[in-house]
Amino acid sequence: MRRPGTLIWREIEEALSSEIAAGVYPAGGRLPVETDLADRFGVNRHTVRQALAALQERGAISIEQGRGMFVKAPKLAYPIGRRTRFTENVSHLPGTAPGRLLRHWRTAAPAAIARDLRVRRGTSLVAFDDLRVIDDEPVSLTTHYFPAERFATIADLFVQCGSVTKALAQLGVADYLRRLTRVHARAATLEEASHLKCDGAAPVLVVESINVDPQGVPIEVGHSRSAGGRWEIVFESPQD
Amino acid sequence: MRRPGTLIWREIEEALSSEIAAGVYPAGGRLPVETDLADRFGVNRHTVRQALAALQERGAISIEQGRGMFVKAPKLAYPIGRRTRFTENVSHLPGTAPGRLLRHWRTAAPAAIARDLRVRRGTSLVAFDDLRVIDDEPVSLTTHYFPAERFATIADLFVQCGSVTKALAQLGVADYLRRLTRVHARAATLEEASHLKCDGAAPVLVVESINVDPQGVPIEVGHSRSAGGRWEIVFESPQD
DNA sequence: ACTGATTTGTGCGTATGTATC
DNA sequence: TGATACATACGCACAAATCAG
Repeated sequence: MRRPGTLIWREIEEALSSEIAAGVYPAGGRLPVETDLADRFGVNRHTVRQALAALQERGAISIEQGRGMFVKAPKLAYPIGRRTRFTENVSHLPGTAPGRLLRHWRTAAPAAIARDLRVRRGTSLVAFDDLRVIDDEPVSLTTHYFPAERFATIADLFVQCGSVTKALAQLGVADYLRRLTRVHARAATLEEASHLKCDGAAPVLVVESINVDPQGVPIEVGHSRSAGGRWEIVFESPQD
Repeated sequence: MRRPGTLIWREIEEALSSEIAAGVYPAGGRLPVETDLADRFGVNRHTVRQALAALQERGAISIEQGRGMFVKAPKLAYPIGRRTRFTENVSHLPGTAPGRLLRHWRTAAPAAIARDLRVRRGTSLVAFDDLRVIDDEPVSLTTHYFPAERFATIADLFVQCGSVTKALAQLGVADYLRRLTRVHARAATLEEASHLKCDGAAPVLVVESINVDPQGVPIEVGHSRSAGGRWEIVFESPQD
């Protein structure tokens, strides 16, 4: 290091990062090859490689042996609040397709789902898997659980509407609120990987949500898995 | 299958899951070996294996070849709200150690951090990495960024206090609020893997946060990485 | 350093039920 | 109705990892 506290590779990382942000290297485009970058910054190739590795770790670029380095599209922001709805969140994005039902089934409520829905264990539930696609890219795979007694036909309505919100409206739930959101990360299962078009051990973001009707009665529990690199969940605290 | 719609391995999964929840198999303890479970449920070993694989995917158990199957501790809930503080969130847990400073440095504000802190790019920042440990298990690795002008000595104070909240208090910030929380998932880097004691490609949960002082001025940006399986971020909407 | 016992991981073959066309 | 594909479940055998002696 020249001066203590300023690492050369960090400066290069920041220089490239802001050039990407500024559009010098547009999303999907190629970065100059390592040797050219090393020449430009007047450092050894190993030094730029450290900066490039940091950019890759941050998800800003992807590095492919033998092909080159490519600028990745910035993550899509998924804001979460009391009135979170998937369709409203992303419908302004171009290339949004309606939700596709992969399969649906009835099941006795497992303990964890029963607790979230505030029903007794074993209560009959309707469940279905819902794949969301934007620009032919799968972005999320969600399992929805509903109490079967109140929402017996929800899966059919979802097929017609392509939206949980609209399907619920047809069953008399004009409005609903997000009560709880849990987030964790784990490796994709094989089935998830095939639907989300990521490889087997890729990290997925798991978002569990509980939605309640205006009376506060839980109506839906959703388990949504999205490919780690494509989404970013944002929770903004209300400003004063 | 006996009855349509009821899969044997799913029933076994649910039976074991509720036994784990009920404490029949306590956290950290061993599950019976596969052959015993197969005998008990009167099915083939492959069938219990499918149930066990599902439990592993859900993070309920860990399976180790040659050793056995072990019940995992339930994920620690990390509630997020306006007044989120790491130390307060987890200090009630037994075995909590104060934050350990791994390294600290000064840096010119990268574009993304500058935007979050609402300072010009290149503004001088103080940054440090902070490792949190509970029961000798590393749970999170956080990089904190502060404007250097206002918080020049924050790293030293953190070393003394072991808590960002206390360090800020010594610099005149008696209170602060969480304005924004972003969450995404990616694979661990080698450095993260070594600190968090997980393997190289394991999924990590990345939580980026912006904290502001009571006047609404950003004072800190934190990038926190935690091993995917150990935490669960929970955002609860305020009830009516 | 070796052996054997225990336990999970993997592969093969077979049968049956479900879904689709 | 038949053909085909796929998922579920069973039985057997062996490989690989771990641990105790």
